Formats: sequence, C-alpha cells, structure tokens
Amino acid sequence: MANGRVTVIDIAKAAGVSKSTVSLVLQGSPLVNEGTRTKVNAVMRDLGYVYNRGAANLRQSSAKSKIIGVVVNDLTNSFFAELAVGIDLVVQDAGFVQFLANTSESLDRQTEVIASMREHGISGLVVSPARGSRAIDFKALVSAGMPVVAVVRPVPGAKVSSLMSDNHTGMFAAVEHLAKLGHTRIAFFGGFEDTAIFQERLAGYRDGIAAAGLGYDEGLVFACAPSRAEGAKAVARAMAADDRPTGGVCFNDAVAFGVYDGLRARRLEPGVDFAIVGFDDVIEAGTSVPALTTIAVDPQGMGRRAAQLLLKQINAGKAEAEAVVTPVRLVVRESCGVNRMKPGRRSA
Amino acid sequence: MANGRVTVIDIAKAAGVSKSTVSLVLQGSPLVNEGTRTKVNAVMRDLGYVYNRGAANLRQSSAKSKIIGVVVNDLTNSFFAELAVGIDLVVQDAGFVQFLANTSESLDRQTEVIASMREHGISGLVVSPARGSRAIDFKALVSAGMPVVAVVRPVPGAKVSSLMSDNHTGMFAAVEHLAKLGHTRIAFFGGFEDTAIFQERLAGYRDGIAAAGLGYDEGLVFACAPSRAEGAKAVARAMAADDRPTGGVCFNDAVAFGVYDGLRARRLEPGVDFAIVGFDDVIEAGTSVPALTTIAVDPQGMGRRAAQLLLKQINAGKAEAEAVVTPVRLVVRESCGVNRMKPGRRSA
DNA sequence: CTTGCAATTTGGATCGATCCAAATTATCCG
DNA sequence: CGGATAATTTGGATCGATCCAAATTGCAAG
Repeated sequence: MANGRVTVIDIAKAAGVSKSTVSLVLQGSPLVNEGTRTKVNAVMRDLGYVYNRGAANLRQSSAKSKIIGVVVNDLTNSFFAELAVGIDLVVQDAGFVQFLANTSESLDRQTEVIASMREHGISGLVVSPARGSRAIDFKALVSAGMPVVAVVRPVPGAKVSSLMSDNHTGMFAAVEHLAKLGHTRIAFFGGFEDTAIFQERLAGYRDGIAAAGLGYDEGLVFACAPSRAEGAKAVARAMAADDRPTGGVCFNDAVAFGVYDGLRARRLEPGVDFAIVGFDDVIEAGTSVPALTTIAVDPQGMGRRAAQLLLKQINAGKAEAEAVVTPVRLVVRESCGVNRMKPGRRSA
Repeated sequence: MANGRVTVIDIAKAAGVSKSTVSLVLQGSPLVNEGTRTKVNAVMRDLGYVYNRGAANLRQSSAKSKIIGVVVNDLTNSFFAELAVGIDLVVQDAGFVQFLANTSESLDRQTEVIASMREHGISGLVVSPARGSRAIDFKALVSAGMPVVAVVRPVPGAKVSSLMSDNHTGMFAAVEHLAKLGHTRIAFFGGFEDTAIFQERLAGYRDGIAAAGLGYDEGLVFACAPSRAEGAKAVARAMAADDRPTGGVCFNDAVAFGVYDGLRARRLEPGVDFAIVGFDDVIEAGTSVPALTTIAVDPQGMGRRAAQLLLKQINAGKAEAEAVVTPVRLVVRESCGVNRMKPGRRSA
C-alpha cells in the first residue's frame, strides 16, 4: 500500500495470513479453508486489490498469460471487423484479452506488431496475413512453439494451423445457380490474381462452368482490386466487349456492389438486366436494392472457430498444425431476378 | 537458455559482460560504450532473444507498460472500426500495442474487460462507452490515476477526458443546407432519444430550423434505432402522415440508407423526390447511388486524435481531464438533388 | 493423552528485467 | 607519472506473484 499499489503482501498482512495463502486463494485452490478464503476475499475487496498478471506470468509459461494476439490485414473492411468480433467473443468468454493490430496490408507493420506482441507474452496468435506474407514471417513464432492460426488467407509453406472458407465450392455453387437460371455467358469480376484465394475461387468458377456444360472463356474473367470502385470499372469493361455476359459472379460483395454501380451508370438495372452473385454476405447484402444473392461466409462464425481452434491448441500445450475448411452456402435473394418470398421468412 | 527462453543473463554470459550492461543496452542508454553495445546487440540477434516486457514492467510504473486499452461499443459498425484503426495507427507508431475489446453495448462486458485490462497493466484507456455507462463505471480507473479518454459518447459526471464530434454544429449545417434549397418541412430521422448524442443533434436540428425561420414541429422527429432497417421504417411513418416532409436529416448514414430503401419501397427516388442528409460520412456514402450528402465526421481522424490525447496524458504522468470537440463539415453530394461535378474532382 | 494422517498454512527461492550505489577502467593534464 | 575526472561496468536488491518442500494445525482412533 506504500506507493498506492496493493499487493498480496498487503492483503496477507490485513487478513492475518501469509502471502502464500493469499496466492492460493487467488488461484482458487481447494487446499485453502473456506473461512480463510472468505476473509481474504473480503480484504481484497476492501483494499481495492488489482491482480498483477505481469508478475504472475513471470513464474508461469506464456501459455497462461491470458493474452492472444489478433493481426488483421484490413480492419476497415467489415468482413474483418466481423471476424475480429467473433474472435473477441470467444476469447473474452475464456477470460483472455486480445491484442488487436491492423496491418493495412503492410508486411513491415505485420512483422513489427507480431514482434511487439511476442514481447508482451501472448499465448497464441490469430492472423489474417497481409498480402505477400511468407512462411518465414512466422518462422520465429512457430519454432518457439507458439500456436498460430491463419485465417481467411493461407500462408504457403508455413507450419501453422489454418481456417479457410470453402472458396472452391462456394464459387462453384454461384456459377451453378446462374447456369440453372439459363445464363450461358457468365463473367467473373474482381480479385487480385496473385492471391491464393483468387485462384481457389477462379478454379471453382472454371469447374462450375465446365460442370454446366459451358465453355471456359478467359475473356470473361475481369480481375481487379476487390473494391466497390474497381468493381464498377470492371463491369464497364465487360459491357464494352462484343459478346457481353448476361450475368456474373464476383470476388466479393464489395465488387458486386460496384457492379451495381457500373450497371446503373449504363442505365442497366441489376437483377433485371444482369444477374449478379456476390461472395461473403456482408450485412448490406440483405438490405441493398436489389438484395444481393451471394455466398455466405459468416466471418463472425469464422472468427469464433478460429479462436476456438487457437484456444484448444493453447490448452493442449502443443501446437499441432491443422487445416480447417469452413462451409459456405448460397443465399438466394433478388440480384439474379426477383424471387418473391413470403415477408418475414429469411432465405435459406 | 535452459528451458528454451533466452534471458538477459544468457546474453550477458555470451557477450562477456554483466546483465546490468545488457539492460542498459536494451534501454538504449548513452552510458554504454559503442563497441559493447554492438557486441551485445549481435549476441541478442544470434541467440534469438525476446524482450520480456512483463518482467520489465514489474520494476516500472504502469505508464511504461506500452499497452493501451481500447473499448468499443460496436465494432461491427464501420464507424467504430475506423475509429479503432485511427487509434491503432497512432499507438503503433508510439511503440504501444492495444488491447481491443468489443462490448456490444453490454455494460457487464464493459466492466469485465476494463477490469481485465487493468490486471494486464494498461497505461491508459480509450473508450467509446456502452449505452448507459455511468461515471461510477470508470471511478476505479480515474482514482487510480489512469488516463482515460471517452470518445464519441460522453459519460456524464465522469472526470475523464473526452473527444466528441461537433454534433450541434453539424446538424445545424445539415438543416441550413436543406433550407437553402427551399425545403420548409424537414424531418429528423433516427437515434435513441435517451442518448446525449441524440439530444445534441436534435438541438442542432431545432436551432437550424429556427435560424431558417421555420417552425419547429415535434411531429417531424422520427426517433428509432440508428440502423438501416429502422431508418426505412421511420421514413415510412413519415410519408404516411398528412403533411409530409420534403426532405430530412438523419441521425447517421445507416439511417439515411434506410431512408433510401424506404423511399424506394414507395416508388420515390431519393435525391429527386426527397432530399436526404446523413451524418458520419461512412465510406459507402461516396459510392452509393445517389451519393449521400452528409456531415463528415472522419472517425479515423477522431481515433488518431483520441490516441494522441491519451498518449500526451500518459507521458505527462498526470491525467488532467480535458474536453475536445472535433469539427465536422458538410459534404454535398447528390442526395438533395443532383449537383454535377467534374468527374475526378472530389467534393470538398 | 498420545500417535497418525489429513487438512492447512507458510517461509524462502524464483521468474526476468531494472535501479542504484559503488567499483572499475580510461583519459586528461600539470 | 600521479591524481583527478570522466566514462563504463557491475553486483546485489527489488518489483509482485507462484511454487515447493517443510511446518503447523486439526481430528479421530487407540
């Protein structure tokens, strides 16, 4: 109490026991007598004691720091914000707190924050890697035995666990949906070609095209930054061509909304003159006009699962890398032609 | 090195100096000889040394923990995600890391995470308080001398610093804009009536109405949850009335987009049949159709300023509560009637 | 009223870095 | 070269909790 900070020793003195006993109470040990426990707890409350985890961690393995790191490539993207919220939910319930850092796709930033988190003694890390991340960026962590879960994007070659959405199946289903509606010229909009996700989704698109008995046409693939503004430009390019598509699948919902914009700029009405399927199912997908048919990924659910996977590894003590693929599902709304539903019923 | 963890003592041994010297190197002290410093640094690199801040903090004041806490009421709202990003930017540059927790407006969660952060030794806290937060919720922190900055929402009676946007002036400007365009029946949509922000914005609306020489009509105020879905319902109520408004200001952009939806449901075109002004200037405001005229708040900028304010107080050592109001500005786009601009030029 | 055994409690030693006073080494100058 | 001064370096002591072996207490049986 001397300098304002209350320690176990102050509690011990005030409660008439030893600091060891106070420590046992703090840990909820069954060894301590019920009466003693009650008194110690009362004294702690009276003196306004604040547990000092830093001091405790000094004697314990870092697995007990009750801190996990979360590194995200773009928190301004609501997909990743949802992901972070999902993680937060689970870790809070487990009594952990999270260091959350945003890298804005900067590898340097990513390296810095991971180093900083290590210094602070995180028990594990969930990371949505910045573009261009390499296995070596996580080498130090892995060889120190720290559990690491990569989400959304894979890190080729790294011995870390991963949690990815089923990009191939999702895009396959999107194409299948358009093909069933009778579309024969289906475009693919958006995404950076040098990313693994793009390749997975493109492969799903190709396989979907093939499964529908249509011919794959490279000229119908319009890659671009996965943003709304670029999506609008991409569809403009598509519609300027000779043999126009009549519908398209998009790398993500942001691109899909950009396609809306681009169509309207040409006086075409999305969902009427052109069929669109998104990917992600962000919140706005359900409220936009027309409501967007899309592949639902449930980022918050992914966040929860990633956190659970990480906590499992932390508790197990050993970081056995495992790869999990989370299912996605097609949510049919109105952007491929209005399909009226009873109000109040959600689309499956 | 015994159990895998490298400590200052291992470094000292390997470099042939004392642990004190290693410590001085770690702190970048000018007392240590340049040659020694180089050698020690080299050894640290070779052995893969990881600084243990927990141990260091034990001997230092909590102001040097290099951790700040960030508590946000709703991270799924992109406004707050941007805010968090702004904070992150500044604290990362200052060599801090942030604990980021989402409360989902739950006071219990808020209390829990703040307690947890305290145990982990944060140097200060930026909080966007959950609805219904009271001064007592921050009492313990404040009396422990911890710097606290409340952002976006005030905490009545709490002796904490605050950083608020200029809600009154913003809404005043919004009303003024509509009045200048000739609107005489201007509605107010959205927001919870029991919040301080709602009251501030409503006051700005009233004063704007008065300044324009129009009469205040309580029947034109349509409070509701500040969400897109509720905004749509609110405008439906407004248009069902006898003496309809011809334009409206919205509690935030989400409500404004809801108003778009509600108008379209009645076959009215926003920006043509009805003028709308939002509040916040979220990213979608610039890309929606029609582009939304709104009051720009710049949440990322607020985050940066909040972080700077907090860091200033942490470095000063004493938490002198101060209140900062950040300016807002009207961004005119197309939702109050199209005003064409040269393409490529951004609206001011 | 012992003895034996289980239930509680306790005093160092310890984790990894910092701090401080004191020791050591280097440098300078008459 | 000696003594003073400046530049470096260093050995405990310390932060606040945990761990462990050892001590103490409680209680029932003999």
